[in-house]
Order: sequence, then C-alpha cells, then structure tokens
Amino acid sequence: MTDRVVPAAARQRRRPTKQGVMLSEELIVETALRLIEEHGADALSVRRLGRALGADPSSLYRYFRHTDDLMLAIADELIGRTLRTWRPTGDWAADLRDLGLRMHAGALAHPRAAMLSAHRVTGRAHEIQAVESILGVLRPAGFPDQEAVRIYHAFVDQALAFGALDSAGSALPRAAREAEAEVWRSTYGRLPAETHPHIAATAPHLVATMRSSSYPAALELLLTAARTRLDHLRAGTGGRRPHWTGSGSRGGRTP
Amino acid sequence: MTDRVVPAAARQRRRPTKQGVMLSEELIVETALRLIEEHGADALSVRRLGRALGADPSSLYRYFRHTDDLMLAIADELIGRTLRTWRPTGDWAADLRDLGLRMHAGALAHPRAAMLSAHRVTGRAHEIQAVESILGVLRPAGFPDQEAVRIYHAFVDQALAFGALDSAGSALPRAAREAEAEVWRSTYGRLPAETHPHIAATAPHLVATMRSSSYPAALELLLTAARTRLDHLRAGTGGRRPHWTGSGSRGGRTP
DNA sequence: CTTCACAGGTCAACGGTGTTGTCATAAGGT
DNA sequence: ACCTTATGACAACACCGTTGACCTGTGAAG
Repeated sequence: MTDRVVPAAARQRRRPTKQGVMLSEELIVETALRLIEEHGADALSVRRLGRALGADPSSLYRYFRHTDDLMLAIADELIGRTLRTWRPTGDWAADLRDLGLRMHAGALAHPRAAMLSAHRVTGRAHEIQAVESILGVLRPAGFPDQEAVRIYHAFVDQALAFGALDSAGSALPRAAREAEAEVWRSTYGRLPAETHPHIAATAPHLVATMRSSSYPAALELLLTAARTRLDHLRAGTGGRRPHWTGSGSRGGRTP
Repeated sequence: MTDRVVPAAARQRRRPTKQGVMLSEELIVETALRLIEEHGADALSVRRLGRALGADPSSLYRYFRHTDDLMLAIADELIGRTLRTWRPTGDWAADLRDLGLRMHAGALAHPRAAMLSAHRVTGRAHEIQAVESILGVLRPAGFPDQEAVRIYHAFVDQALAFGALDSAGSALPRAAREAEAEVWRSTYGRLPAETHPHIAATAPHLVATMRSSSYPAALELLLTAARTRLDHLRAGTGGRRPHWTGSGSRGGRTP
C-alpha cells in the first residue's frame, strides 16, 4: 500500500458514497471543523468524521495519508480565514498589532482547532502567504533581514502560543473555569503579608487582571521592544547586538 | 465502585505486586517521568506504565482517578523541580531570564505534562511560591504594583504558552518532525523571488532559524520592553531610585 | 495466637481509536 | 462496449482508557 492518496488536482473519477455523498478534500476539512466546533476537539476521530460524512472511515485515507495530514489541512484553512480579513496600512506596528489580535481572536473563535494546529508547519498555500505578508511588513519598515526573521518568528509563535493557551482555558468546562477564578480570589486574595508580602501587596491587582488574557500586553511588549531595536538601528551605530541567538531547542530530545 | 482511590496519607495496607513491586504515588509519578524521558511522550499510557512498574494497569486506578489526575501530579512535581534549582541573584532581568529558560526547558523535557498543565491554576504550594518569588523580583526592581502584576502576568503566560507550544512540537512522532524540517528547506527555501520576494530574500535565515524555538527571542523582547518601561518611570519621577526592601523576596521555604 | 474486614492487586471485558490489506464496482478514456 | 483503474467498502489488527467482579495478603482487634 505504497500510496493510496492521489493529489487533489489529479482527481477525476469521483464516485458517490454508499449514502450518496461526494467526497472531496474541501468537504472533509469543512466537516472536520464543524465537528470540532460543535462537539469539542475529542469528537474528531477518523471514525466519527467518516460517520458525519456518510462514508467509511477508511475512505478518508484516499485523501489524507494519516490524521496528521488532515490536521495540517485544517490548520491551513484557519490561517486562510484569518488572513483574508486583514488589510495592512503601511504602519508596521499598527499592522502587526492588528494581525496579532486577529490571530488571537481567530484562535479563541475556534478553540479546539487552534489547540490542535498551533504548533504545526503546514507548508501550504495560506501559510506561505502569511509568511510573505508579515515579512513584507517588517522589511520595508527598516528591519534587516536577519532581524526581520527573528521578529517574525517571535511574533508568529507568540500569537499562536497565546492563542492555544487561551483557547485551552476557554475550552474548559464551565465549572472548572469558575473554580479557577475562585482560586484567585480565595487563595491568592487572602495570603497573609507575613509569609507572602508581595502577593499580599498586589492582591487586588492580581485578582482583577489574572482572569483576562495577557496576550494584548505581551503583544504590546513585543512591539515596544521591536521599536526600540529599530531606533537603535536608525541611530546609526547599529546598537548593541541582541543576545537572543536561538539557543532553545524545539524538538529532538537532548540526551 | 464509587471511589477506588484512597488519599495518599491514609494508605497503610500496602501489598506487593505479583512481580514484587511496592506501589506508591511517588513511585508511579517517578516511573511515568522516566518513561516520558526515555521513550518519548507517546510512550506514556496506562498500560505501558503498568508494564514498566510490574503491575496490572488497573492497579493505577487505586492511586489516580484517571490519567488527567496522574498528569496533574506529574506537573506539580515538575513545578517543584524547576523552582528548586533557581537561585535569584538580585539582578531582576537576569533572574527572570534564568527562570523563564528553566520553565521552558522543564516543559520541553516533559511535553505531555506541560501541555496539560499550562492553562490550569492549581493554587497549590509550589505555584504560590512561584508567584511570590517572581513578584519579589519585580517590585524591588522598581516596578509599581500594577506594572509588576502586568509584567508578571505576561511573563508567566509567555513561558507557559511557549512551553506548551514547543512541547507540542517535540511531542510529534519522529517522522512528522523531520517532515516539518523538510518543509522549511524544500518549500520555503525554493520559492521564486517574483512571486514571494520577501521569503526569497530571507530564505537562508528562515531555513536556519525556524526550526529552533523562538522563546529565547520572545523572552528577550519582553525583558527589553520591561527595561524600557523602567527607564521611563525613573526619568519621569526625577530619577528617584527605589531601594531593595530587604528580606521578603522569597516566598515559601527554600530547601 | 487467631480471626476477620477490607485495601489493594488482578482479571476480563467493553467500547473506543488509527491504520491497512483486500475486494468490488462505477467512471472515463478508448 | 470494453478495459483500466481510481475510489469506496469491509474486515481485521493492535492498541488505548476505564470499570466491575473477584481474590488475597495485611494489619488490627480480641
């Protein structure tokens, strides 16, 4: 069974399902998204998707090599939807802020899908378009190539990471979320100043702000830092070189 | 079968496994962590864990209500380990950088646990100690309470969010991860300059850096922005320097 | 010592999952 | 009208988490 998948473009002999449905990559992705939204991320399995489509589960393997492939297709569709409503103005900071907030909002609107797809590189059309667009905001703004790539990377990952984090929070059952809010109020709001002076001193602020997402603040911090860097660059000296050369390792266990 | 779990403190009638192992909450958590480290995140299943322990899988349900409970126990242990090796020096930026990188590394070392616990507030001892410690770094540095809380919030969420994001990446099956690296090289590395000028211009940088985590960069941006903010505050208040408040920078006990 | 309740380990089963080898058939090109 | 073959269907495999019923060693009480 070397390869049972035929590229979407080359499909011709379509044939209806026993229940009369015409399968297609598009229909499968749409149905998967609907399934995720309506019944939660756990509701997405090959078998349920097959049932929802009116087709045998194994038929899906004619369109996607494995479930991972399907996830990538879903992720790309979400990227496309987000990008489609974004209109860059030429002010790099404003444009990035706008896009970041859109990405975050998009993730919150599709919590389960966002959680599933945030960490994947799809290499598909919409994603490529997004990369090109963001670099197209940074480079004309005056960031040198290497710097532009670094900021792009941090910006995108931060939007995706916070999107997934906040999605996970909002996807919790109602009771669990209220329990968490209660923890902040009753546990952190009442620690004695003798043992926990800093928490006690800031308790009102903690209780007030810990419930909302910190993404807007984090985004603003990122933009501030980028602007600072740009100012240093324009000052001519080139400024001090940032020491954030990627030292972290994503993937690959470190023995 | 209302509740087959007995609180750890009340256990007394321990009895060895058929293979002669004495089970305990601790042993189970330790073994689970070892399993994750040695054979990857996918290796952690109730059945495998049972096998590794020399016990019937169902025995574990005498100690944890379900797998989620086990994950939370693991996560709590991880928070403890991360804090235990952290030694604040008094330089707020350096201390936050150090802690952030430790949190991120801890998450990467145990992907499944990190992904599950990132968005939860436990209100338990280790977590409280962490909050107190971080505020104890920011406030003495001169950040006003509200500002300190805002930066604390962004800092912690950023560490958790990136930890979860990168964990998800590293939890992928080997083949999928190699496929992603290949996507960057073959897809993004070869786009023509006519259609995708910005990607083409930065392709070498993209290919070189997109595989590693952007957390160090994002963290550095956050610290830069915080320092900028602090400079503005000092300038605005006539350069008045807040002085260190003394002993209270550590939360709970430090073994 | 013996007795005895029951915590805790084991077994078997249920319903779920992703995936694949094989087969049947309708669609398209000739 | 034929033949090829793409594509849908079926059955099976090896896993998964979880649970109800059973059995037995343990620790305390008498």
